Amino acid sequence: MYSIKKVSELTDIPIVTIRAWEKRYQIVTPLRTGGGHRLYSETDIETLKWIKDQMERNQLKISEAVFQLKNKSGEALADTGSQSESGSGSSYPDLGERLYRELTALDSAQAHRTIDLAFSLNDFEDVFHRLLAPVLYRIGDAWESGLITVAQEHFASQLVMERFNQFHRILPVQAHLPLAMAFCPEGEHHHMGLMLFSLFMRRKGLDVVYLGPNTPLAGLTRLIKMRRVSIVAASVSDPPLLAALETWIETCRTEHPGLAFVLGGQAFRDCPPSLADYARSGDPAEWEAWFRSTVLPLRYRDLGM
Amino acid sequence: MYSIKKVSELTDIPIVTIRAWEKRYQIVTPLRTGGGHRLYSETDIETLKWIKDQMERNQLKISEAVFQLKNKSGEALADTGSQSESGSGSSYPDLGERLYRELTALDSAQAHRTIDLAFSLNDFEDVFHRLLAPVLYRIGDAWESGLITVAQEHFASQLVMERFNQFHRILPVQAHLPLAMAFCPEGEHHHMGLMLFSLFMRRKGLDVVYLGPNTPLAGLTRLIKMRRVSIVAASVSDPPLLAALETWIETCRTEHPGLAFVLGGQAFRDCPPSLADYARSGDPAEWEAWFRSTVLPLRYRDLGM
DNA sequence: AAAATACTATACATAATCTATACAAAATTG
DNA sequence: CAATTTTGTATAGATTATGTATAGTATTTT
Repeated sequence: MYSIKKVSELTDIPIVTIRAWEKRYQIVTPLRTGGGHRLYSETDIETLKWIKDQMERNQLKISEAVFQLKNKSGEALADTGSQSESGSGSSYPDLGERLYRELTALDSAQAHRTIDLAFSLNDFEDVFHRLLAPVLYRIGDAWESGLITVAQEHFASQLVMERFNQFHRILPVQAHLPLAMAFCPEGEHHHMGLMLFSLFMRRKGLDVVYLGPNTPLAGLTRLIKMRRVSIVAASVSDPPLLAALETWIETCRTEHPGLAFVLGGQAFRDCPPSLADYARSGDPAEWEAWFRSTVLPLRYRDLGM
Repeated sequence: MYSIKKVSELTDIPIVTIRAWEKRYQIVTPLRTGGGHRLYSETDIETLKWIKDQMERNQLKISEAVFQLKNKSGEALADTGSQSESGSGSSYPDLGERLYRELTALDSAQAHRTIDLAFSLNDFEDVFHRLLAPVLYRIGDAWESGLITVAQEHFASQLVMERFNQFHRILPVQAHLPLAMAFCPEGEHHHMGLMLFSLFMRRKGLDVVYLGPNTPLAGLTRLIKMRRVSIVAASVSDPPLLAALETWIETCRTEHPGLAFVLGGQAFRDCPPSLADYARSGDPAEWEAWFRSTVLPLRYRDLGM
């Protein structure tokens, strides 16, 4: 980590200017010490150098260079930062507090910046487990207790979904691993757990067809056949929905003998015996065990006709 | 994005003249920064160059050149070479064909490249209207008729959404303009039209809270109050969903007398009389008219209190 | 606890724009 | 040909963009 003076020397940009750029364009958002002094990362320095280079090379004004920078945001995820606003830190609780405020205020630009910051500081899966999921749960609770409206809840989950999809797509697939499919059965709208688990599978290199919440069971078997799905992951919170899922799995099992199932969610606390083998808790350690014991043996997905 | 000075240098047209042409003939309508400075795109520059060329080459007066320009707006503006063999070119049909292939093949890298190409050749809003929207509609149809799977459809719309979000975030906001909110009511999942309209509003410098498809109406009024929304945009395809929206708007209107509504989508072909004033077609020209007649008078968002 | 660094906020200065209006030469019209 | 319209430029006065400076306080280092 570098002090602002070091950065100024390294980039040859006056200290005042660096601060002005941060304040005016949020080019970088360095971490802060407990006392509020800026701590720059290598990435921050790269960004500043890049900006300066663009300005000199192409005769760009700072605003134009910034536009270029933000325009290529898809490539580097860890770029943009957030405003200094309320000197809160960058621990998960602080970020969570901040993100909750921004999401309920429907401020997507700020929320994205906060999430960017979190991703730049931590492992992405960690951010989902310890920042995004908790915030969404909190928002869900706030909604149920009438503190916020559906629309706020909706807005927040859309925004987080966006990030989920991004990772889901970007993470590399290892073709020799089997194909998984993830869904919540019809009636179940709560898919945070499913998202986390899918992300886990994707990180492991599994290709995952994410069908999301409220998926009708009808026609799923066709999809399984068509795409040669080997693993079916489902999540259910609402116990009454279990019965339908149970019979569907029963059918499925006879139709596709090799198929592996993983089940999760609150509904499985009191799990019917026929599904007990498939149920897993929300503990990532248990997921690892599942991966080793169930997925790896399936390796080398059958690719021949 | 280019400043007016850059454009003047690149096109060799005096700054004053560029502004005069804009004012008098709306040859180009550059974006504006938050402070009102003009931001020109590549396409804008091409247009200006084309105009100038026409005037010199054919001894045309500016008004005639403009007439030519608007006349051929439907065709391929890309005069940059007539390699229009078919199949591998960069006309909208060709790009669309290519993008469709890439999206259904789940090839995100290639698809992004194709989209980048389109953006580099054309005005960004045009790309959404004439490339991305048509391709997504086609994919939607293919899905409904069983030609492709949910996963493919999902993948494609996600990828396009990503681009939409990017523009939505990057386009400058003009603080003196009112705040808009955009949604499709619960049950409506088809939000391409809403996206296009939101993009239009964003280009005009309006700040837009995008709630997206399937938004529950409950609690929306609270948000309108909280964020001081002045414009509510909604899109509906499915006629049965209109009734609920109609009553909601009724309530809303009494609660927030100053609120402006804009409605769009297939469902309004047969529009209930109470909403007829608010309904707009999908024609961008009509949007422009709406903007001038409805939004501009709302200018100077109330910031006090 | 000094000395060295940094922080925030405010203030300037200069360049680049903005809008609105004015004006003159060229083209068009009656 | 005189009157009008079209078109390119110019100017005034206000605003925005951007780099830099300073004051007063706080933090970190030695």
